[in-house]
Amino acid sequence: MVDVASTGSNATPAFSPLYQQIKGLILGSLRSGEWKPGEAIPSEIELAARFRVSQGTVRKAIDELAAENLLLRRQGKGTFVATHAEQQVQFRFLRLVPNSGARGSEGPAQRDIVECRRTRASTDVAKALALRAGDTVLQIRRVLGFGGVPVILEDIWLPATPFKGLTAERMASYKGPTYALFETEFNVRMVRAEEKIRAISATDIHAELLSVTLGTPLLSVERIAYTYQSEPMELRRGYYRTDTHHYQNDMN
Amino acid sequence: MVDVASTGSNATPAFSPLYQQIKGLILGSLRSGEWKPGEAIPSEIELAARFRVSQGTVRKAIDELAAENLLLRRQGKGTFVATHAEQQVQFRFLRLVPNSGARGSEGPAQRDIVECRRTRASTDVAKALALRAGDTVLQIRRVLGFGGVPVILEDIWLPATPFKGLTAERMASYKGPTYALFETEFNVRMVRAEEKIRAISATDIHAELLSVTLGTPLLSVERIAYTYQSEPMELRRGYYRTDTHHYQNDMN
DNA sequence: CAGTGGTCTAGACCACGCT
DNA sequence: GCGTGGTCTAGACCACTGT
Repeated sequence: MVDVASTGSNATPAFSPLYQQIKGLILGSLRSGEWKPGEAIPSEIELAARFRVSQGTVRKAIDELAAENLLLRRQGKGTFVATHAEQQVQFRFLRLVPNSGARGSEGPAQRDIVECRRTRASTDVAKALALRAGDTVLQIRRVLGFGGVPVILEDIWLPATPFKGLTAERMASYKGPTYALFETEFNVRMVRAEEKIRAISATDIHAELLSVTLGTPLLSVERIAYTYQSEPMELRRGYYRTDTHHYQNDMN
Repeated sequence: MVDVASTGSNATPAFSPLYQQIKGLILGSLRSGEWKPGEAIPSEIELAARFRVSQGTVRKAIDELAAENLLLRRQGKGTFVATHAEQQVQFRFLRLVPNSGARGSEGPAQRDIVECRRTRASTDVAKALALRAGDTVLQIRRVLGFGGVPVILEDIWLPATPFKGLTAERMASYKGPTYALFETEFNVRMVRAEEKIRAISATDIHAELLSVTLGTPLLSVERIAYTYQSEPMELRRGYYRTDTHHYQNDMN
């Protein structure tokens, strides 16, 4: 490793530790697709040799990336690029759980795609996805059910360009989490998400698609999901029934 | 440091790294009150000498405790026992934020204690607090407002024994977060919390205390807060208006 | 057995906060 | 200048996974 910091001119000293720079390099390789989700990255010793630093330094870089759920360490086997296809992190972003029983205890969700079309971004959708109003987006509306009961209505907006070729059929036929589909088919990995939650009354649309009476209180969950580098890549507006389920948030 | 693991009999090998054992010892000192919230703990070098391990090993132990928000590292100054009295972690457990503006932008919340009484735990309250039904508990009902508008109605249940002497006056006169009061007055530090969120319709009680019309959708937030060692120490049922605010959840 | 990540050590040096 | 936490290194050894 050469050259620490020093950007010239009169900015803050901007000291950046070596391991942070290594972290940035590894992140670059993840972003560029040099190592794909589910694959093993080179061993710590190899990376240390490649970057010309000690093993301890790449360890610290990998430690942080693992803490951010971008990498997954497995003793004796190696370090792997995290993926939404794994069982363990299946529900990393879905916080709705049944009132009784564990997360996956109801079996896989039934997914029913109501609508999937190309349209133009409204101002609020454009703002959320860092696009310009009028840019082309994909809009998907679907209903998720458990045990035959509809529980979640979701509207999803995606920028058209990175998701070119996504169709209702493709989503419907894919087994596994939606974000796993995004990884394998479009090389988009969701890394972080922000959710804003409110309580609302069911409108006629909610009532019809979720089989509830008009005015039933629902959870409104607006999610923006980000890829590497904090680029917003998905806007999702979910409406959750909370009679049989609840939104679980554990704070450490 | 002496003696790794080896509990005898025929359990799993149960290998426990040195730094985990150190972590346990530090945790014990936190629990026992040897170091109180806001105070500095001994320097890494001192602790290394005390436990007869290398500085690197206590570093790793402290790293994990800092990641769990039990300790706070400040370069050049020392390592401190975390406290709810600090500005930075003021809102660690309160996720309700105004729709426009940052977390504290509305100034401090107005707190209005509606009720504070000793009573007996119902079965569900007892279960949440790991008590027996009928055990004495304190129940506090209060309303939090921002800018003169009531936004949160909260019912709080506390086990009577650790909070002996807590009164409405004491809560009302205390400036700062409730959990900071618990630390200084009762030596109870909340470390972790779980929240279950649902959407409900305002009943007449909600309507009256929150100045909303009957049937207004509200967020129901049931929180169980834990001290060290995962002992439940507080049950809190909150009802949030989400017209001017929303519940914010960031997932990394 | 070889290869991987995980632990532990000892020492040198750096950045930060205070006095 | 001193003491604190923060970085970086090099090396030894341990635990886990596969062949």
